[in-house]
Amino acid sequence: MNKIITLKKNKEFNRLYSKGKAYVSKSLILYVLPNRSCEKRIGITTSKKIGKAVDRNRARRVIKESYREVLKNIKPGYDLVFVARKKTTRIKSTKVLSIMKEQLKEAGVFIS
RNA sequence: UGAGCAAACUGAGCAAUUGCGGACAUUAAUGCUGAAAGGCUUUGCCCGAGGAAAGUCCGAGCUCCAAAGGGCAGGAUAACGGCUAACGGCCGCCGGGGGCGACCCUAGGGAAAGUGCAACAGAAAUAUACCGCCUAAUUUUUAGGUAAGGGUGGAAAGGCGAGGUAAGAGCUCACCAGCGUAUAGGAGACUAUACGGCUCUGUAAACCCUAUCCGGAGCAACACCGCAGAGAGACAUUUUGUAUUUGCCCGAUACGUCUCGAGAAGGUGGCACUGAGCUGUAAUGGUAACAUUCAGCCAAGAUAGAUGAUUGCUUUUAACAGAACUCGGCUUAUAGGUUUGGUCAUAAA
RNA sequence: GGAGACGUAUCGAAGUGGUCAUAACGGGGCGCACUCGAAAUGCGUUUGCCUUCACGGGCACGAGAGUUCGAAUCUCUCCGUCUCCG
Repeated sequence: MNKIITLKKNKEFNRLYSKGKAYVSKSLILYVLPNRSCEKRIGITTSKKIGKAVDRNRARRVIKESYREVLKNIKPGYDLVFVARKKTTRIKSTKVLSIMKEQLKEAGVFIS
């Protein structure tokens, strides 16, 4: 059950932006909200502010890869949305992973 | 050796582990689900971004609107000859401009069909006498001639020299520029030579004229499937009206109309392909673009949208940058590197 | 993905080939009047950058080329912003 379930609809994203708790760092923003099912769902946002198509694709890939790493350690029953920032395109992927871990711990959905 | 020109190519590579998208394979390997078709998971094997994928500036295919209609309006192109499915593209060539040269740039039809515009300055802007010069009368000045000189302007009626003259003027002559005619060469634009009369402002990326071409909208087009609401009332019977056909006039097609109420979400095809297909130190024709033939190949196809991460090595630690219906161009962005062919300068032989 | 529209002072905008940026006109800012004080109203003024002690001069209409004697205006190529199409 390592399949990644993604959020797709605009409504779901807006629900997290308005009701979810936000954890902000210089290169990543995390929104967390518990959902009713026992699944872990993820959404990734890369807006046009970040850069052109190549930069946005890279940011999305790096976030997706880091998420795959920490997937086992996440409590089920939560919706997560990661928003990439301008810095995300420049820093290394390992750093994104460590930042993500910190944010997840802060949010209390990380189990070691 | 230095400087410079043109063309073509490349666009980090290799290995290991792991991860993602797709096609195919089943006799059935693995399990689950289902009445079945099939779906999901696993397995095997193969494929998986660019030279610009970008901008959307042109041209097409394809789909619908009447298998594409008429007129007006509107738009595009612009020396000449070719190539192409087509083009505003490409090739060759001519004219003009630049460079010592290799070579580069060039929206380059018509201003003698007509109309408009040319601010300010200047006497005068397509017609003219302000100053000056000359002649006559007179000696404040007036009349006539004159575009050689001054000044203004982007532009002042060919340029320059000689003759000529009262002063001047293509008035006459030589050379140059422009126009016309003839001859020769060329497929043609045009070039060369000879002769002739004669001297014409610029602007068409102002209207316009000439020639050629153009119907419109776009894959969010369009076709099909299923779900939900879903019904209720009133009016009318063929004239309107609405929508589409870029703008207007015809013509054509589709729709009964109005009120109340409710709702506007999803899937499949189109779509990935035997094609204006790709590759070739191939052959033939052609200066070339390109065409024909031959041989080989089938080569991403997502739908919130697939290429990442880690490690090792190489030389520099890699620029611009990510397909979305598909092609042919153009334009713009782009680190570094490779190859080929010319040019100039200097030195040596 | 496709189809369009627009870029001019601090803001909204007019100017569509010369004298034209006096950057019209409106809003904003500042000052004055009115008021006990304010608001509203009225009047005046301020409004880009570089250079100069100052007078003045140059560059500026998103950027860069071209046409023209002359471009905010006409043409081309880029850049940015906004709108529409299920």
